[in-house]
Amino acid sequence: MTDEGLRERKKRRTRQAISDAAMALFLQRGFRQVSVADIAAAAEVSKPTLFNYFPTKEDLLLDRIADHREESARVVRGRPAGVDPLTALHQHSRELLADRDPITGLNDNPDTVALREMLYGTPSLAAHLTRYAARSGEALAEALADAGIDPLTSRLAAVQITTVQMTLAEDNWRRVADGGNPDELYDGAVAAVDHAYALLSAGLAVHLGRSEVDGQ
Amino acid sequence: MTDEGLRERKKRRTRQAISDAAMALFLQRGFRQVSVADIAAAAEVSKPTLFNYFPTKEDLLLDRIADHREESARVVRGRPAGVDPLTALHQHSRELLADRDPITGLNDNPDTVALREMLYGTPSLAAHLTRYAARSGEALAEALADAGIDPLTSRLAAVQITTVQMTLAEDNWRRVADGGNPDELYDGAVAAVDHAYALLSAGLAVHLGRSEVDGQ
DNA sequence: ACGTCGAATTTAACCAAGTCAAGTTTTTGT
DNA sequence: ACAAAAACTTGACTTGGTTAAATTCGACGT
Repeated sequence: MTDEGLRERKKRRTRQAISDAAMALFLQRGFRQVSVADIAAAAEVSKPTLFNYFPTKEDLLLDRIADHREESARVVRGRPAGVDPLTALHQHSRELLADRDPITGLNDNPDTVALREMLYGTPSLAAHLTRYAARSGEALAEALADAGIDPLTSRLAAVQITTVQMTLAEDNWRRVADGGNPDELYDGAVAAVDHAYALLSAGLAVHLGRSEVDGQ
Repeated sequence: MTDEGLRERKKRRTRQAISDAAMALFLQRGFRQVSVADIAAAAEVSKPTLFNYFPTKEDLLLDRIADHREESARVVRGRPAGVDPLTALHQHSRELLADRDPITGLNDNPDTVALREMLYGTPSLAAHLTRYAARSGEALAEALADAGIDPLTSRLAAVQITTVQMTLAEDNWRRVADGGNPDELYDGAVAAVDHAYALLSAGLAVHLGRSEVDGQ
């Protein structure tokens, strides 16, 4: 069946054990209050082994969210024929919202809220997160370039889209953290997404009152 | 004349001494290769004093670039009557390029190049830098909001503009780091800025081939 | 000029993240 | 069954960053 030997299986299991132990301790006591030594002990592993699997303490937590890293790129690559990238991304964002996907911030599961509280409340985690976002932007830029868009435009569009997505998510999370109910916030969140993609699509000129594009 | 006593003067001097010592050592041996203990010793100051002035090792280096933190916000606030924010920012970016301002990346001063090499080559520094950029974005968002633009649009526009500026700068720096001559790269850099602001202004729809804005 | 208050500094010890080298266990391929 | 390789552990070490207590030193009223 799976062509992985006992070796690979064990590796995956220890990795998982470390990640599980870390997440449990983080959710229970907070990021700063848990030392990697604690985690290693809880996972019954030595400290160097832990660092062999996760390069930094921050990655221990971010590993769980890393799945979404190249999601935008995947959406662009996998879009149906005839649909332009921006529309595909817009549609995808709407679907994530409808699913109350944790990444949208529109989710009040206690663990999810606690996790985001940690993310935004711990500078080192926020910093790591933005680096993840940067990589996600690069992947999106590549996907756009492969779709025939010139490299500079691809890169600029990618960073704009990525940061806008993060901004929207942070907005939603803040509202939920303030006690808002995701279902009641849903319509507003969809409106915000629509507005954001309209801005991306049609430009800032209308809203910032620019009269014309000058060349000097 | 100056109403600062000896006390304030001394504080500024020790702060400067620490910053100078740090910069000299960083340029000479690289970021990782210098310990904060080295810097403290070179500045003839104790380690806690050093951390009293600079919260982290990274800030020791980023302090020098921090002047630009709220520059975009200042440009928007200080723009002449009748000029819209985007045009003012565009114009300002062009002026920075013409001045070969280090922040544009279009500058081959050895120290400047070495500094940016460190910035982009050291993960922890890059992470700190993006957090600085985030704060810069917040300041810009506030300035836009004060200019009468609604809060959500302000925030979205601000993050778009900020990341686009960073992307352009990184682009320029990469070309210079590859041995390019700033004066020869200048025209291309201006074209890139114009293109970027045209994108911001008129939106991505044209370039990404979007046909229409859909609402479902 | 004197003395006191408070801020800045130092000392010394400490904690936690991350690294390294050397040796030990365990899986794999033959 | 055995040898090579990979993963793991142990223990010690470096470095960023913090804390508490003791000390120096400029500010200011008398």
